[in-house]
Amino acid sequence: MTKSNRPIMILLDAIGKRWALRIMWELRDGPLTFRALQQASEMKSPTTLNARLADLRTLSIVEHGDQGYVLTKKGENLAKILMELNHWADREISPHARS
Amino acid sequence: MTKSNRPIMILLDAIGKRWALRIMWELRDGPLTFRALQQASEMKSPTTLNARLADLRTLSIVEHGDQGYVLTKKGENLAKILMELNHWADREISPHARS
DNA sequence: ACTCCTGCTATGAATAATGTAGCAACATAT
DNA sequence: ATATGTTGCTACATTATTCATAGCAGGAGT
Repeated sequence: MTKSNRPIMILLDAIGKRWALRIMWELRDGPLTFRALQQASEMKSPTTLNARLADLRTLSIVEHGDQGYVLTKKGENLAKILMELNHWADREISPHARS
Repeated sequence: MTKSNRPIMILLDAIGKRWALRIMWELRDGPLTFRALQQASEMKSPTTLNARLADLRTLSIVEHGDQGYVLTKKGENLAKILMELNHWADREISPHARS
């Protein structure tokens, strides 16, 4: 293992997994149930969704309440940075470029 | 496939791959050669490094010059957002939490 | 010609993600 | 009480991605 303990590395590990940022993106406007989140994110596999949610819950970015899954206060702050990524993408990415 | 054409989705696809953000992080202070980047990021597999670099080059975030790999102007703007992620992580993540 | 350093490619093994099926707990409706 | 729907998942086999190691071809310097 020997993973870094530096906060940024822990964060990069978490959000450098497929769907992690997408989940936060879909939760930006409020809570969604597990299934609603699955549909909003176009993620068909509940296995992976559940794994990513576990990651995000461990970092206290997302929590589960009676409305379903929601961003925590910390998560909302992180989502603000996501919005900056959105602005950057709108400015700098043409819809034809793909990775 | 049927992938989204929205800029933010293209960006999330790209940076939601392992090592993508780490590579940008390591390039934040200037150019690095392929091998230097490999060591800085602790990535042992050149196959994956090369795949991620191809992604980042496609989006014009990174380019290859005679100093090695560097962030482009666009890439530097994106790196600024990375710095905010760093601040967020320093504030909100305790070094014990792991995903 | 010999030795570096560069940016890779090739390859098989390990790990992660995918899509489908389905279950148990709970709420509501009949 | 029983049927119906919704919830948050787990199980599983398939497919895709990543991994670590080996090694190669091109260019520069000596």
